[in-house]
Amino acid sequence: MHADRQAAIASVTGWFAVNTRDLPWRHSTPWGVLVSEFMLQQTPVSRVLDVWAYWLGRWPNPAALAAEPSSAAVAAWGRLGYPRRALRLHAAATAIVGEHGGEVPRDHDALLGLPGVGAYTAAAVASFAFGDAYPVLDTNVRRVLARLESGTQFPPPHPSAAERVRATEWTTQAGPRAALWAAAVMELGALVCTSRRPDCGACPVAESCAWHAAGHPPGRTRPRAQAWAGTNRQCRGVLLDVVRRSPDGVDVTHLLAAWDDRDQAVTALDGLVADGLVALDGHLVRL
DNA sequence: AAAGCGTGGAG
DNA sequence: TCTCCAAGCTT
Repeated sequence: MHADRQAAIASVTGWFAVNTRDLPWRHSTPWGVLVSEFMLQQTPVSRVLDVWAYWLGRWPNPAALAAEPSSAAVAAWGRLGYPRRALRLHAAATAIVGEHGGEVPRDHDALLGLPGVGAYTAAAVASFAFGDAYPVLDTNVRRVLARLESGTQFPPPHPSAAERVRATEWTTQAGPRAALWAAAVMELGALVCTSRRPDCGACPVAESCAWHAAGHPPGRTRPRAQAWAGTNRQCRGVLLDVVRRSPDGVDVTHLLAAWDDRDQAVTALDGLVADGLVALDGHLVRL
């Protein structure tokens, strides 16, 4: 086992050395890495690139962002999705200024304490921004390890304790190259060991992959995704998009008319206000 | 701890 | 067209 993993680490990091995407946050600051990690939560790289560049140009450090109202962050978030991430990133910047002297903390627990930073993001920043050894367990890594060691097409629906233990073992066994291993195995999942069409012919560890050896048995079909049409989520998205495109605010009545079910629109608007994504200013709604 | 939370591109 | 899913977090 131990030797197998050592060999796999060497193979994957070797593959990574010649297959590294030139992503801008990879030659940025810890702040740039933190911003990228927030934006990349459930959002593809291709959609993040331009927004990230704009953010880093406008707010090159946490203090610059913290100096502006959170509405500026929501506006600049554009259509990345999950706009509460913009609020949390703004709150994180504020906390970094208030509690960490304006510098993104290197300490893993301090990172975990920031708004919007969970197990993955804390490990990713510690690893990618500072080179420290933490198990970076994102959807890519989970899929790679599930195939490589469990022989299953997909990992369980949610990260399990067993997965965390296993990821930590890999990190430990990577030793001084833990951060390199983290980036490499994640990149392998993103580029080769993909969810839909894995390219096993290009995989540096296909020969030792349990799922490959078993002949690519299909995994359990996953539960159907939540229906979208008519959901509160969709309604929130429609309403927020109207507000976002109304720099001077939009009349409440006019805003609610953007959704045919008025009761649902009222509920959704209440939620947006409660979340702090929009503000009620008399009869006007604005960011 | 299960559910809620956006968006757009690929297959 | 429609389903899947993309560097998760919070309550």
